[in-house]
Order: sequence, then C-alpha cells, then structure tokens
Amino acid sequence: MVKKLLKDDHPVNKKKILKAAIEVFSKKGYQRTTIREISTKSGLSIGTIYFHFENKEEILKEVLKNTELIAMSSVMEQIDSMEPYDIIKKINREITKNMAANFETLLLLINTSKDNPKFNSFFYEQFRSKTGEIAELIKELIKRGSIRKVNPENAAIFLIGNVFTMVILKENILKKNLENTYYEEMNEFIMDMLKNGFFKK
Amino acid sequence: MVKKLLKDDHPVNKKKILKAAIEVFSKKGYQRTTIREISTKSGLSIGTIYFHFENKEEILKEVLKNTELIAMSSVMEQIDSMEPYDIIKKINREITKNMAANFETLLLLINTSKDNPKFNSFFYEQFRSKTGEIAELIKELIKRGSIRKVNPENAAIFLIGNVFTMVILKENILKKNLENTYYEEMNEFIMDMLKNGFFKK
DNA sequence: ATTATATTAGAACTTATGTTTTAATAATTC
DNA sequence: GAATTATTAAAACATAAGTTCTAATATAAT
Repeated sequence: MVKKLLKDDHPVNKKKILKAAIEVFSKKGYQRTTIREISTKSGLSIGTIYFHFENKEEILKEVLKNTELIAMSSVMEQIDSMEPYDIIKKINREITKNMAANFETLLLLINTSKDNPKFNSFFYEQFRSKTGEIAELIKELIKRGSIRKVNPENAAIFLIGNVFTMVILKENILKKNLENTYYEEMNEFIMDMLKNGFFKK
Repeated sequence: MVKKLLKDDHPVNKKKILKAAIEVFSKKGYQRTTIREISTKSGLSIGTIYFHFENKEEILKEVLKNTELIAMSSVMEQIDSMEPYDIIKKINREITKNMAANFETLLLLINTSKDNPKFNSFFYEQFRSKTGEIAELIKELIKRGSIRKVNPENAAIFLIGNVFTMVILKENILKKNLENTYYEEMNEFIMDMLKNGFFKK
C-alpha cells in the first residue's frame, strides 16, 4: 500500500502527517494542537503518527525545517538595476508578504522559543541570517553612495522590525479592525519616514 | 484571621493570590501556569484560590486590569517646555522601559488574544488608547510646525511599533546575545532615522 | 509460498491540570 | 456564647492529551 520511499525523502504517509501538522500548528499554535487533530486531519491513526515521529516536538522540528519566516529571494537578483529607494521598498514588500503568510509560525516560535532553547536557536539563526543578508545589501548601497553611513546591522533590524510590528498588529491585535490596505499604507508611511524623516528641517 | 476587607478593595489573601499569579503568569505565560503553582507561590491552598476566583481565566482578567502595557505618563507633563526631538526621544525611552518591564504580559496577551476575544479586546483598547494619546501629541507638534505633516495615527503606530520590535527581539529572540546597551543604541538609531532619514539627499 | 520486516490502527495507559467537594476552622451576628 | 456565615485546606474528581502497546495488515526478501 505504501509507496517505496525515495532516498532523502519522506514516505507518503509521513508527508501527509507533516502537511496536516503544518495546517493545524499554523491555525492553533503548537501548544493547542493535539496529536488527535493531526491524526484526524491527516486521515491516519495515532499509531502511525508515533511510528513516523518520536513525539510531538519532533513533528514541529520537521515542520520548522521547511519554514522560511523571512524571505526576499526575488529581490536580491534585481538590485543592480534598481534605485536604492525602490530596493528598500521592494524588500519591505517582500518581507511583509512572507511574514504575513507565515504569521502563525512566527507567533508559534515567539511562544516556544521563550522556554525552548532549540526553537530559540532556530529563530535566532533565521533572524541573524536574514538581517545579515540585508545588512550586506545596505553596506553595498552605502558604498555606492546612495544611502547615509548608518550601521548596517541596526538598519537591517530596523527594516525587518517595522514589518514584524505591522504583521503582528494586523494579524493578531487589531485584526478585522484594520483595512486590507493597511500593509500598503503603512509601508508607504515607512518609506516616507526613511526618505524625508520625521522632523522639519 | 482575615482582616476586614475595605470596600472596593481585595481581601488580603485575594491580593496574595493576585501577586503570586502576576509573578507566575509573567514568568511562564498563562497556558503553562498551573493553579498549583499559584497556590504554592501564594502559600494558599487550591481551595482558597477557587473561593476567591471563579476560574483560572478570572485570575488573569484581574491581573490584566492592573497592567498598563504602554505607559508614558511622565512625558506628557513636560512637553510644553521641550524640543520636539527630545519629546519623541523621551517617549521612546519611556515606552521602552515600560514595555520591557511588562514584556511577559505582552507576550501573554499576544498569545491569548489570538483566540480569546476578551483578551483581544483588552489588548486592542490599550493599544488604541496609547496610540491615540501619542497621535494627539503629534498633531500638536505638527500644529506647532516642528514636525512634518504626517498621518498622526500612523506615526504613533510607527513609534510604538519600533519599541515593540526592540523589546520582543531583545527579551525573546536574541536574549543574551545582545548587549545591555541594545535599547540605548537602537533608540539612538531610530532617532537618527527620524531626524536624518535613510537615504542621501 | 513462507518467513521476516515494515507499517498501520486504535484501544489502553499515564500523567497533568482545572475544578469540585467536603470537612474543618475562623469571623461575625444576634 | 450559640448560631450563622465566611474562609481555608486538601483530597477527590473529571477530563484532556501525550504516549505506549498489541494485534492486524501490508510489503519485501529468500
């Protein structure tokens, strides 16, 4: 019944379990997700789940392996032909889109990483890797002379941070009270801040 | 044994329970906190806890009543005599200090508010109230002519949001990997962004 | 074909935790 | 000071959820 597994790949039912787990984790978070729910959602029994995974935490780990919280791959390829303002704007847009899509996992990690060193490390690595990428980009733009000589790491954190806040606010706190255009509007605002500052000259 | 309770006040042991609850909730979050821990911490029995509170959620509600996540009272009194740059800087500092102090409750609310409309409302109200206050202040500064004509609500969200991110990053994700001077350094960076922008003119 | 191995199902087990119950003790009222 | 009410303690209850166990079934090997 079960198809032969490819090397370095998951057996069919393991995939089913992971797919179901992603859905339920994303919707309810790690703590509130039960094995029974994953079982129902995947159409497989509890026994099968525990055959493929040692325990609940291992399922989450496997899910996280395939999750990229902060992504902006498509930006990096085009930066040579773009204006700095547009690069930053595009980065903002890309990160926003991706974070909003992975918002539930983001929350999940914020929660679990507090007490669980492993998940904290995962979070830390991903965050550092992305701020690192953006910092490199900013260094490059500073070299080109188009951006003020700011601390690139802080700038990267600042940029990602703005998006982070937007997403948490929109998806978690203010929810339906915000318009669908919120991300666009807020990103416009941020770009305006970056371009013109806050105070009058 | 129990002292006469003052009107509109809590009996002594109810206070003890609340005090213990704040400690444990703050340290472990709502979900992971057990009644038995609150019992041990307060030195009172489970029965006593359930005498004073209907259930666990009611304890949290009572705790939240006394929590101000975003506070900046001391700023508002002095704004007439201050420069706009210093006002914003001071607001940043105040909010940072307070958010960092209430960080655990902040996380707690982020988690619970996702599924619980009541806690979401609580969060929403506090957030709106504070962004409202800051927005009013910004309106005033725009009137005075010291700040560019930006959208005051967005500006308020932007300011609070920057702090929010800093606190989550420092306290939850990057933890000990960050220096103690992180808040100061990052606030300096933010102020520099607000003053001089990101791009070269 | 027979045997061995891998996989699956789902009932059963275990433990943790919110809540209820009941009896004892303290405080208050008359 | 007796009776009533308020408060406390802690054991008992109920339930939910992670995990284990065992028998059945499918797949692979010889």
